[in-house]
Amino acid sequence: MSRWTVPYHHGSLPEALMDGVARAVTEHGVTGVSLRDVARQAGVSHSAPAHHFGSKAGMLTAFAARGYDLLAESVIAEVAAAWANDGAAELAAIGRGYVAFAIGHPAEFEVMFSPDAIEIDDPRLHAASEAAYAVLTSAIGRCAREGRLHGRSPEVVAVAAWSMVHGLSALWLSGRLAERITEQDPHRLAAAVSSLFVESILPA
Amino acid sequence: MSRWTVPYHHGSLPEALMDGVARAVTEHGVTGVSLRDVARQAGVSHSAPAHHFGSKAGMLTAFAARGYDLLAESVIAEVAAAWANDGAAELAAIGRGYVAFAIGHPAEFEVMFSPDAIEIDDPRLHAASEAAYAVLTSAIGRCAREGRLHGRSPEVVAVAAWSMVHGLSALWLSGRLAERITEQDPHRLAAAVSSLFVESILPA
DNA sequence: CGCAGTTCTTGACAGTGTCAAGATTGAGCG
DNA sequence: CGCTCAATCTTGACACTGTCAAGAACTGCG
Repeated sequence: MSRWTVPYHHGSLPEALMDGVARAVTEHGVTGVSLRDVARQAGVSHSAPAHHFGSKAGMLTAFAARGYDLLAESVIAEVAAAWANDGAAELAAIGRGYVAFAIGHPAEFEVMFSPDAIEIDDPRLHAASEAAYAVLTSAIGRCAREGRLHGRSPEVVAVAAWSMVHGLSALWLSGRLAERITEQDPHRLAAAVSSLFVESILPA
Repeated sequence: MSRWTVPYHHGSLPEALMDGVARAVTEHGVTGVSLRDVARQAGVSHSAPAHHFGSKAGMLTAFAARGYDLLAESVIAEVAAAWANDGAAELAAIGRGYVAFAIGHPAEFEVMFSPDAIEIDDPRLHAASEAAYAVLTSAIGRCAREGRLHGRSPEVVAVAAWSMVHGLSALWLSGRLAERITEQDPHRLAAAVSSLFVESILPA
């Protein structure tokens, strides 16, 4: 079980490296991630990661892609738990799920939105983020069919909704938000902000 | 005028270094900024910056603090230009000014919200960001006095407003937004989103 | 058993941030 | 003017980084 028993063919190096990235980002931020440090933690040589991910940017890109999958999971779970019987409730659940992902996976969130640290044109990344956006447009479409848009542009409403939950996530993780407000539970804050949005902007 | 005429006592090294940081961030992102590269561009030795800013993080912190000043400028300019005769119009102007700053100074915006690249506890930074937040709470207070909150928590409304404009800025700069929508002018988009917010959430 | 092919190591390279020590300069003061 | 001194910048060294080329060790398949 010690690392000397598995000098070659680690068996699950990619997974171990992903865990190492999560730890490194949590401790030192994206800017402080070191390929060699991550490799050391996994018990392999300094250039073993290159074989699986090509480069440091490739490793972080894989980490971000995994993050998009987790984001979709979190959003879908929250929507399912809400038993949303209208578009507004569904959109609010999406918002809560988005923020819940950011709070639960801060390292992934940070890397996903650090464009210059990853390979932004990676097809897997693009597809995963496309899927996440589709969930949003689907909910907005449902609201439109329910007559909740009141003549407003679906595009503007979608951008507003996405911006709000993304901004809340980013500001919360930056720490600049918590120090200025009384509410210290990000999930309750996300629920309140999401409710405010759908109740005011998307009434029946 | 050439750098050989001023080998010592550059005269305005800090300013020249700030310009170099802006260029480096624009070209390579926060993660790709190199102290030595910035120093080279300014025509000084690789460790000259340390004398003024202490470290790389210190240099980026100074850059971020300058960014907060520019943010306040941008917001105040937009509010002044709007001749806002009520709190809702003032808040919408603040939103437009926030996004306009992010679009006009993407390098500053990126560094300001890269907590692990800067010295987050720097007092100058804290004061500057405090001032920017005060503008927001003041506008929300004005809305409250005008009876536009309709029983909603001022704190939640403030967080929602800040989150929305911050998220819009971050998403736009990340490039993930423009590729999915038809509106390609970020200023018009900011105006539309800000209007949607105040008209739906803060009616008279 | 032999032998690809995958997985990982080793060693080298240029480039990085930081630190200590020293060189150069301009301003203030006799 | 001449001296001193602090501020400014340079030089050189250190450990560390990401990438690359070459080779070693293991696995599975014939």
